[in-house]
Amino acid sequence: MAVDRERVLKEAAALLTRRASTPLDEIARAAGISRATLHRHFAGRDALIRALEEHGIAQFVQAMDAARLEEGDAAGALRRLVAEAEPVAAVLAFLFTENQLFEDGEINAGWAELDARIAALFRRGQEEGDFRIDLSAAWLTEAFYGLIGAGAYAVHEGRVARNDLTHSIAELLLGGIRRSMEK
Amino acid sequence: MAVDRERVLKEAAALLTRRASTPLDEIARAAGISRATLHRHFAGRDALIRALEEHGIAQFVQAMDAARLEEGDAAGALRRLVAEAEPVAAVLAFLFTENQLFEDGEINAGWAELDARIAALFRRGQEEGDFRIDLSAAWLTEAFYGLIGAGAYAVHEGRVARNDLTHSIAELLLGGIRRSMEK
Amino acid sequence: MAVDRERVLKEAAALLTRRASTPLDEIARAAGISRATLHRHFAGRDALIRALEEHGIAQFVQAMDAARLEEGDAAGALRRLVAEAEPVAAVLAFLFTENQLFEDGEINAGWAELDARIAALFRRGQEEGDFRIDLSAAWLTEAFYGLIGAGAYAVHEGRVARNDLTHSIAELLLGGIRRSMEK
Amino acid sequence: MAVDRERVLKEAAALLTRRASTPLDEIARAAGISRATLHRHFAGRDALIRALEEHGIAQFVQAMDAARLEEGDAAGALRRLVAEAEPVAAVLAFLFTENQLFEDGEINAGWAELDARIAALFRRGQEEGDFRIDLSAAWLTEAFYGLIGAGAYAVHEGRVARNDLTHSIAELLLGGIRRSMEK
DNA sequence: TATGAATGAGTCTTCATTCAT
DNA sequence: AATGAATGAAGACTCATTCAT
Repeated sequence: MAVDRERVLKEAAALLTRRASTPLDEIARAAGISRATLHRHFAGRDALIRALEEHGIAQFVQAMDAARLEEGDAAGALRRLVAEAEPVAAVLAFLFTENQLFEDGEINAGWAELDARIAALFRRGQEEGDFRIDLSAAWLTEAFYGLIGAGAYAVHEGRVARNDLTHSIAELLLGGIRRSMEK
Repeated sequence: MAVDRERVLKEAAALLTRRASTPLDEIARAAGISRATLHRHFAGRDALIRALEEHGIAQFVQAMDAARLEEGDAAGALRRLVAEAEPVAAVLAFLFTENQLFEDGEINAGWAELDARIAALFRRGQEEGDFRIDLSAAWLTEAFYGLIGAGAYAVHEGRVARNDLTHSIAELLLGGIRRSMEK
Repeated sequence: MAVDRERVLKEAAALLTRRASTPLDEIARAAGISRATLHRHFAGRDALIRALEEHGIAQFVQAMDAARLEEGDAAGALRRLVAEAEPVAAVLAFLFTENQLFEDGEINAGWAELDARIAALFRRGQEEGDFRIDLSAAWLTEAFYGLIGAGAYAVHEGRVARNDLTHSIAELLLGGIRRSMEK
Repeated sequence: MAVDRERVLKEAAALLTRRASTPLDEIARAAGISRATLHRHFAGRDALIRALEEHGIAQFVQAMDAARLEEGDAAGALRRLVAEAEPVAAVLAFLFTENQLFEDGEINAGWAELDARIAALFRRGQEEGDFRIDLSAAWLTEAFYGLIGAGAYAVHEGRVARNDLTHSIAELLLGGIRRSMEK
């Protein structure tokens, strides 16, 4: 019976999100396979985390594609991005905290591409006069990640309803806290 | 010569922020003491992290006190809070990722108090008509933490200048990305 | 090749009998396995000693069964018991000095059962008029253990020949030191 | 204030009897002094145990002197010896289990002298026709120690009344279990 | 002299990884 | 292909001992 690679990654993400040092042992058990088998499929701990990253990146790329970031106005694109990214939020949240570790060129290239696409969106908004220009695109990109992560955590802790998540993130990001006429 | 508890905590924060699994060994060395001495002062790894939490919480409480959250309008108070919290950002960022571990009542009570004070600020803003009410105070509190964390990371990675940090966080939180008339 | 649990226990008994604080390290080496493997089989030092106790108790129970304590007169039964117990003497001697440590109900129950069976033998002898009644069965039980331990030690130190041990213990216990008419 | 050497030895004996690996720390605390002070008085763990042995031996020598082993018949002398040794039983019990450790000539000489005096008593009994000769004096000496130890333990565990101890040991040793005409 | 503080050394324990079936 | 078993390596922890006051 073929090992379900997807399942392993999913369980790994779930456990590692809660505790970054979760032993492989536990992950294997959660995935219903033996430690040794886990090893056959992912050469080691690092390899597993890398695979997790690749997988997360791939999912996030899909989300971006689905959000058609280049279409319509930047605000709308951002809203779509948040909506599409939401299901991947938890994994991303974990990867953010972990990604300072590797030297792997390919993976870093993957992150860089994500960063670039998001930054491009913010820059487009700024160029089109929709987004303010005193906050750099680089910072907005980090902030985007930060809010995605905070959102995933807040849902996990039961402080925010999953259904509210997209609205909560997108509205905060777009409009901030302050009440204003136009909203 | 008495061991400088503060120094140990500072070094520990610095190292653990970078790598959550930094060996005690390394932390001790960084603090200029032996592993055994570290042990004398903090019974074990957990105890050290707890002490770090207590310390971080205490620092953050000080930041809040200094920010005089109850004075003036809520937006101004929030700006002051961000400004005061900035130096503690890195430690807080670490603790956020780590704090799902303990059961210690006192520490959790500490966090709860922080949460409550921040949430109270947001709620005040909402009641006074300054802040929008479609985003819950609980979510705003999480978002605040998320942005503090993202900011610390962005500075660490060199994507945002330390001097810009307060402005970056406060403005994003208050006004969001969108350009608007009033700002 | 499967680890020989028996062998580990045997080596552990041998080493711990000589020095109660023998490092696990050394025990593992003596058993021909690595420290880590020892750990796989016995969760820790305490677990190993417990296993040793269980094993010693089981061996002693076997010795008792083999001695058919209920058959014939009490004196004969006691002689058979001493003879059967002799090979286990060394382990028992170690356990006596160590067993004040645990709280494990099952193991203490094991000891209690041993005590009870030995005491029952003495009581039978008293009831049948063979044994004196001014020495309580409880004390005789302790004395039995004490002499077994002393015997194991005396053999170990070369003060008594192994072949004499059974006779030495049984005769002393039964008849005491004093020369008397009847013997 | 001078440290009470006697008190330290007494506490050490009490604790070490229960657990041979009791940390010096605990012993120091029990004796009401600091670890460092304990060290100043007994150069190290070994030194402490040696001191304990010397002390125990000295006490036992006193007991022997008081028992006037050479006077009267051997049985009476043995009874007196048991009676005098009883207060020292607990310490002796500990030392028996521990004394396989040292190479110290003086202390071993001390033990050897004790052994010799006890063995001499048994030999005298044999020569005078009071004690049986099929049990060697060497074995009887070990058996004596074994019963003293068992007795101390039995009292400690509450299985034998302290007041019965002398009688229990002496009678068993002299007359054994079996009922006989003459007693 | 007595002690709190600091530490080196030794032991225990866990984990990732390899191996044989 | 999957796994139970074995292990090396690394980290945590404890203890006896030394040092400075």
